[in-house]
Amino acid sequence: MKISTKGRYALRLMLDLALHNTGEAVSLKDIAKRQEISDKYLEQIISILNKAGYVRSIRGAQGGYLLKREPEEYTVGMILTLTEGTLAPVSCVEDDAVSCSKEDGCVTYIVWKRISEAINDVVDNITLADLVEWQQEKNKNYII
Amino acid sequence: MKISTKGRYALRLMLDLALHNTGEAVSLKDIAKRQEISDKYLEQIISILNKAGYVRSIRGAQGGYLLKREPEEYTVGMILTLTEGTLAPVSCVEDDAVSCSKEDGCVTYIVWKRISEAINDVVDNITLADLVEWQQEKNKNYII
DNA sequence: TGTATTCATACTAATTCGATAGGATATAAT
DNA sequence: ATTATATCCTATCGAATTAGTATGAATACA
Repeated sequence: MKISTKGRYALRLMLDLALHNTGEAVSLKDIAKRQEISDKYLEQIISILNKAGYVRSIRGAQGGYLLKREPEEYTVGMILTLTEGTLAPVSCVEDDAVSCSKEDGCVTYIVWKRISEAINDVVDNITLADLVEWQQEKNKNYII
Repeated sequence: MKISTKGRYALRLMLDLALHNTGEAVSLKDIAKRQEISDKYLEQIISILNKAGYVRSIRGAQGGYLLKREPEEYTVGMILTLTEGTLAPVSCVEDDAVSCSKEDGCVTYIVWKRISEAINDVVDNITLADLVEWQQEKNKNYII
């Protein structure tokens, strides 16, 4: 019942881009250094975000990545479901679930459904802008 | 981000025992048949529940298993954390988490913490007795 | 004694995870 | 034009996890 590094790194990556949202492209190497994540692995992850149109890439020297939209337009849920696949705790509560042979009689389904809804309620109501705000608040306290 | 068969089967197993909570031992073979789960695999799972004192076992012919306590004394959370380990979505929010090098600056922690709390809030507030009630309600409607 | 049952442990095929590796392609700076 | 700096693309790989099977011993009822 764990969120993989793919999803966790993707969130940190997007947060890093949001924190450096100046209009200038940010190179993956810089992000990898700041986040202490293998840049080669981050390449694969940002490629997913790129193909989904979550970031804009600029190739060549001085290139890098930028957020395509404003931080408040990305929920944590968008980023996690894109990189992790669904966050459903069991396959039968996924949106496109193949119907289970026991679905009529299965009350454990209710448990999974409630867990699923609880998770989505959290991740769909936190945006990158929230994370940026929390981060800046944290940094401020650290300086004092 | 999935709950494994171990946890899911454990919950169905405990629910099955709760539904047949007559004072007579229920054999694993019967449960396996009803739940359409390999009995050999169920053996391994119920062994965990047995060692934790969640069920009582009776060996030999006509033996089987019984719930040790009343259905309302088992939460879904107890059963899942016993069989799955923690339900924390990332290791840094586990109860006995080894401190992360970035913990001071890491705001994604807040996300994981909220997810974790949301999950626990669901599973700690559903008992086997609730599942039994829902199941009986479902069966009733099915007959009508 | 025979049969039904739990108990214990070892094994395994398949899949997923978390990367690493090597090069192709594009572009800014020199 | 050349070089350095980036992104882009695909293949590979070791380790761990998952979801069981398999085998047999121990126990107890009939």
